[in-house]
Amino acid sequence: MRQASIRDVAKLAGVSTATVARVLRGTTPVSDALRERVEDAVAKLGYVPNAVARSLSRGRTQLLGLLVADISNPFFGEVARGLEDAAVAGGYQVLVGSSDLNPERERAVLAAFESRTVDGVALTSSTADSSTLRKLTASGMPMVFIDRRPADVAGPAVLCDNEAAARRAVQYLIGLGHTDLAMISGPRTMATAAQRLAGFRAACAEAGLSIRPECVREGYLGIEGGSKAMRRVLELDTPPTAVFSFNNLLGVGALSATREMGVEVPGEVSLLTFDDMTLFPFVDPPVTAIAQPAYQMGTEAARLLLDALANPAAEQPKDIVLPSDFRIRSSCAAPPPRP
Amino acid sequence: MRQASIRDVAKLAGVSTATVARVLRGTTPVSDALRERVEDAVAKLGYVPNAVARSLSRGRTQLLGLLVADISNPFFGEVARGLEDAAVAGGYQVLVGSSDLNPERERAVLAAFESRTVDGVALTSSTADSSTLRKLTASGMPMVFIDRRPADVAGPAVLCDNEAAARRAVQYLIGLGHTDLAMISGPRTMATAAQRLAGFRAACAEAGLSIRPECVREGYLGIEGGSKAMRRVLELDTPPTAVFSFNNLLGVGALSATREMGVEVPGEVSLLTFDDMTLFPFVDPPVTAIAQPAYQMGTEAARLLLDALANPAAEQPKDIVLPSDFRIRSSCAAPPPRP
DNA sequence: TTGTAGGCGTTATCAG
DNA sequence: CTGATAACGCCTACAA
Repeated sequence: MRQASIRDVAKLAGVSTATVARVLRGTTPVSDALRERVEDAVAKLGYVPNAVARSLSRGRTQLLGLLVADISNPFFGEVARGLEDAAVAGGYQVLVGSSDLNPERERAVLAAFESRTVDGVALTSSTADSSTLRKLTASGMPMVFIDRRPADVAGPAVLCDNEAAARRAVQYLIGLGHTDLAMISGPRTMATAAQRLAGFRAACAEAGLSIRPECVREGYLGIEGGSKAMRRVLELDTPPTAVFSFNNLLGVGALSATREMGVEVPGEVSLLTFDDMTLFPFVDPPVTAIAQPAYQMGTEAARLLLDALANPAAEQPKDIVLPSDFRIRSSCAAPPPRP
Repeated sequence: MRQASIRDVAKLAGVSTATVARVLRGTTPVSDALRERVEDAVAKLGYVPNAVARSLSRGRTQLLGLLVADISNPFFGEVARGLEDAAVAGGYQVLVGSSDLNPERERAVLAAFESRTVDGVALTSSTADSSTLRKLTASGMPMVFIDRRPADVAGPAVLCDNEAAARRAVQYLIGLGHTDLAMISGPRTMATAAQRLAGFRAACAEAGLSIRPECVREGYLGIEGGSKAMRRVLELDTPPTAVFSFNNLLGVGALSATREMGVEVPGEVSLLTFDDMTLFPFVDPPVTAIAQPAYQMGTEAARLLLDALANPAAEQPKDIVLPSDFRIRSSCAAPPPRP
């Protein structure tokens, strides 16, 4: 049997479809008698309003699109959860899409969002060329960036204090006595990579430390990339005594490289990474990390989107910069004495 | 300016909307002349078909709903990624909803899926009473269960060989010399908990080992729950020498309890858990775990759903049981000599 | 307070 | 091959 429609309910209750709609939405007043009849009919038929029809009619889908690099990365998982919680609280659902930072796949996801007329889009770590994005915003679709923002595209962003956090963390390393540091960075084109690298450089510079060019590696994102980059750094004739990693996956890769090479942490190298992970406290040694408030980044992004939707006239809100949390554990120590 | 509609394209190209639809879908042949005019018009207007209208008209949304306990749990993240990849490959998108195993929230998610008329639903670790689910399936919505299935509800499931895997793992523990084992299990109502517990019991029984009642704890799901349960077990007058944990979160909790209590692993207790995590190899000590093929569980679930959608007449497919992978690391060893 | 009816953007059926 | 046109299910002026 076909799903009951609003017409079936109206017929059974002996009222017009408009009345049914009214009692369902509770917008306009309806007499108690009719209300009751409608409610009975709804119950009897097990009527469920069709959100697709409603969306078409209202021009609103109550859907938020979330584009992430990879929903199986715990960082994005937390962001997604934050976004979802806030979205659901506001009567929205979320459509997720993973891109693997593959521009083609990313375009496909964005195209799907547009075609489905989601009401807003949250973009995380996008690689999209700004033209694609500008076309989307131009169509009036609210958009918010999480984690980083592409150059010259409008829309607020929810960011972490990348540079400052990196700088502080590296200062800590320097305070421990390190004078020869390395960074496993991300692709130069990523704003976050640039910012964290800038923080790294700034901390070194203000301490009068110079950085060997071969000690700044642009790793391909992913555990494998981190591992390779770390290997290369550790195989230098005189390897650095401390390594700062751009993100969680690269950090895990770096860690695994030390294991495979039998290099002791923090005995021979200190290791510090952006992004915390649930198990970092239990790793051998517990990993010192800069924790981003991922969940909160998600909720803030949703809030920005919902605000924009509730108040389309409002001018563009400012970016939101959230503080990170520096969690000192045991993977960093004083450098080993040089022979 | 409003988004261009199919009518705008038709007008500009001087054809009927039907023709536009035909060249867009490439279903029915269209003369080259018209095709070209339509394509030009589409390009000129930047026309993007409205998927909502299409869904309403066709009665198909090309949407799959995925209900998980928590999208920020890496296990579910992997499942989601697998489902997404397979879904996208088949022209579908995925709508996610987290329930925290809260029945009310779960009903809300399912209701939203129904209202949005997703084409199929994948359920992971659901707590839904079967009546809710049966109503859904009764409406003809394809449904597949991941990880476990509720009692008496139709629909295929993608499962792991829970009982056998648990049994084998516990046999390993017993082979190490343990005779006094404990299990931190999940809620008795979860089928997976029952199955893994059954495997645990079976392995003990066949080795002639008895299990102390106080050594089987039903932990509340979550790290905190695992930690509490582990504490209680370790505070026994004569604590067990090996503990088997129901899942990743409980395992992490158990591990953290040993840390806090200063209990050595595997020196004083051996620890073994269902579900692997990226960092388990790096934990101190590396955690021995039963790895479920989470990503594959997602792709298989999508395949089941897409098959059902492509072939509605087909009879109900059989469950898919995927093998788990037992990864022996260092958190298990021979029991300490009893004084 | 209630009903009528047109419209949302596509698809599909049915003539030509 | 092409064009009208009636759905799809709901919302919302507008009228009563």
